[in-house]
Amino acid sequence: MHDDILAGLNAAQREAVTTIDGPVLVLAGPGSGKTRVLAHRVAYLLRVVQVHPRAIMAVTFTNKAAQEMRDRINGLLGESVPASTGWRGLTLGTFHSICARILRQEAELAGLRPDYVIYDDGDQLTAIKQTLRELNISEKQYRPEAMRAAISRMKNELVRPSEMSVDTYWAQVLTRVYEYYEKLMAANGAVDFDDLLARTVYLFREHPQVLARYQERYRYLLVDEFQDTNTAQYELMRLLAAQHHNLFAVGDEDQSIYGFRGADYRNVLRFREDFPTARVILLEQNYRSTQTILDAANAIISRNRHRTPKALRTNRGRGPAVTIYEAYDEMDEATYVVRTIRELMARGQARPKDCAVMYRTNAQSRPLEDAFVMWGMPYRLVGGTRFYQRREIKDMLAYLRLIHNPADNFSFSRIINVPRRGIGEKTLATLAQWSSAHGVGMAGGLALIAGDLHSPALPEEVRTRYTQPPEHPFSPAVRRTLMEFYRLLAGWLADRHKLTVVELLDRIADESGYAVELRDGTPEGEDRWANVQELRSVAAYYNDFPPELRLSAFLEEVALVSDQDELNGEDDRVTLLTLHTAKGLEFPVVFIVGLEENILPHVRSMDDPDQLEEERRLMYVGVTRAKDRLYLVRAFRRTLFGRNELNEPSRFLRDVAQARVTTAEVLSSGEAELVTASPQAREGRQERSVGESQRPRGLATPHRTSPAHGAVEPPSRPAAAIAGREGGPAREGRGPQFSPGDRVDHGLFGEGIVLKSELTADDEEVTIAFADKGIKTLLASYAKLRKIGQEATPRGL
DNA sequence: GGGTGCCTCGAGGAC
DNA sequence: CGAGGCACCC
Repeated sequence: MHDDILAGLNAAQREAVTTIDGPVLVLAGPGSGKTRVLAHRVAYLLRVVQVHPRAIMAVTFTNKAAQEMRDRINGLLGESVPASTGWRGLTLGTFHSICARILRQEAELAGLRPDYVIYDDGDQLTAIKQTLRELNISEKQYRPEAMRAAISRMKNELVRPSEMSVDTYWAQVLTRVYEYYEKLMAANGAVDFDDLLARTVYLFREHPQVLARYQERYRYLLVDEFQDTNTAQYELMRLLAAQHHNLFAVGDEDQSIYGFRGADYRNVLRFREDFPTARVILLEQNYRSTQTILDAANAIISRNRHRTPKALRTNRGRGPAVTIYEAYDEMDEATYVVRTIRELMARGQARPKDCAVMYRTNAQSRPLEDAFVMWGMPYRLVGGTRFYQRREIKDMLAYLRLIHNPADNFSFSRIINVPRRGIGEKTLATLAQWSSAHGVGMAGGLALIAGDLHSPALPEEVRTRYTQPPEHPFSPAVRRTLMEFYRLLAGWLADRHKLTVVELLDRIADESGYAVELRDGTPEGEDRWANVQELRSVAAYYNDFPPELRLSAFLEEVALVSDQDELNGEDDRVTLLTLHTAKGLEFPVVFIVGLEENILPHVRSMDDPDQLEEERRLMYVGVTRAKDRLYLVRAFRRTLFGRNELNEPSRFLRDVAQARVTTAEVLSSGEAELVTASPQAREGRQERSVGESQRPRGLATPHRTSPAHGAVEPPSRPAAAIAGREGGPAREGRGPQFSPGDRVDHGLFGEGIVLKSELTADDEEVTIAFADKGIKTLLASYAKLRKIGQEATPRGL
């Protein structure tokens, strides 16, 4: 049995699995089997050390990672491990879900109502906007999103409003907003994501006896992706481990990519300081990628200054070269990806599910999706337009949240007029004020008006306060409208523990008239209704839960789970996902697209060296997802915000292009190129006519040989582009200067044949096949092109 | 009270 | 190009 669990592990992995007592820090390079180590360690603890499952807490960063670990442990133990963080079994989940459970359990000591609701970023933003409005602070001057981010940062750093430094005016405003926001959230019985972590830390700090209880229970702590912990998360684990010191942390500084939400890879160093006796284990053997891919990865990451150099090894051999493709625009980029996948499929080298396309921002998925649809290539999009962000889903959830926690005025306000009930802004404002003056939420206010003095919408202490309904300021007509809604709500409240979540959803959709309104006969309406039905099927999962728990468990899950695509991961489809989402996954074939300055690295990282290092790590994460084949793609021009932008090739492309293969046999043979440029296949059969024999090097060559690559590349700096426009094509009449088949001479590229020419708003873009430089797209106003003749019929046209 | 249309400004990543 | 905010109109 023992052997089952340790079979197939290398020495370092085995050490990591079997070092049971005391702190352990595992520094694990990509593909070195860290998830495997975590799963095996849990199995080992249960099976060999005979630890009770209740004594183990394993923390991951994503639900996906938690699910994968659960599956693996199941596989190892050959029996099913209880789902999620039930208190009868193993605690395995994300920081947020584990904290949510602890807070639910200890609500009173944590200063929360047990039916608290969790607000996501959007809800949080709504609350901040209301705060600004009520504090008379201009949204123009103090952007709600900036405020939200700042408050989030404070919470992650465990700084409370009273502890804020107010040395600038901005900080003073922030402090006021933060303070008020906290009060508002409390009044609504709501917490945000960051609260889940911070409040758990405060609970433990302020109630040592509670902490002691958890320390006693969780004798074995495991944390994945330790480099991505923020201060609150680190503190949480430090506190829990303070008694028994059995903290097992796995991480890789080079894969720290969540700095934006307060993660600090230096927590890895802090771990060594706080637990000086920690055993440090290095996992450097890579089981995933070819040497070529590791060399490319190393070419990226080795340029970071703040890191510990690592020696990643693989015995997978050299493998295919990295392919770089320079697309014309995002459509061409997408087409290239699909065509390449088709070719791989035709050659039997990959199936759709082997392939992943990764990008920096979710917005980049659009043209990719278009191309996949157009070519009939099956794909699945991970993340992005989140299911739970859809209007109809948020509406239905707002109903449920209000029923769960009638003090939640945000949910109340969201649905009071969905569908339209003719309750206006003024009425709502009056109701909000009047209710709050009576110490109740808006739903509670309706209960008071209705004379329903024992309504569950009223807080306990209010229920005994009145013997008759208090005076209210509403006209009979308005009162009637309000009461119509209240009757619905009261009905649901009365049955909320009797009904399953599914039944509740059905009743809401039906009785509120929302179903009718949604299904207005348009395809879009049916679409939205289908989404509601999908929510219903998620809810069905909770039918068997204890009645008083199922609504809260359901709401908690939907607040903390985001990508629900994971369930059908077995389909044979290409995966489209962001580089962030890609962490922890692997694919035989990986495309990284949008390799342009301002995209990757992202424009908002450009002026900060630390953030640039993080962009580099992000690229590193992407590259190291690939097992066999890696394609790096950039577009010459790209539509951003509805405008055409020309971005220079990403610096990361250059880094890879300049790298060399390091395997011994290659070094001796002199065939050390890591990269091959893809034939520029945009014009179909044209590709063979162009330099097949020469192995066009595309980007690699100009970058390497020409320091002033602006001169050989199409003009790509904004300044140059503007100059080009202003100096403009002085041609009147706007006919193209060049047409397919023209033979042209370019000072640096030599002779070529025009494949295509397109007039743009103020210039002409000419696509030319050069004899030995491959296909380039140039701006006529800028490139020094000279027509030298015409070829009768250009091949392929 | 509610709907329409214009305008402005804006999308980094995620529990 | 898109969403959201706001002014204006019914």
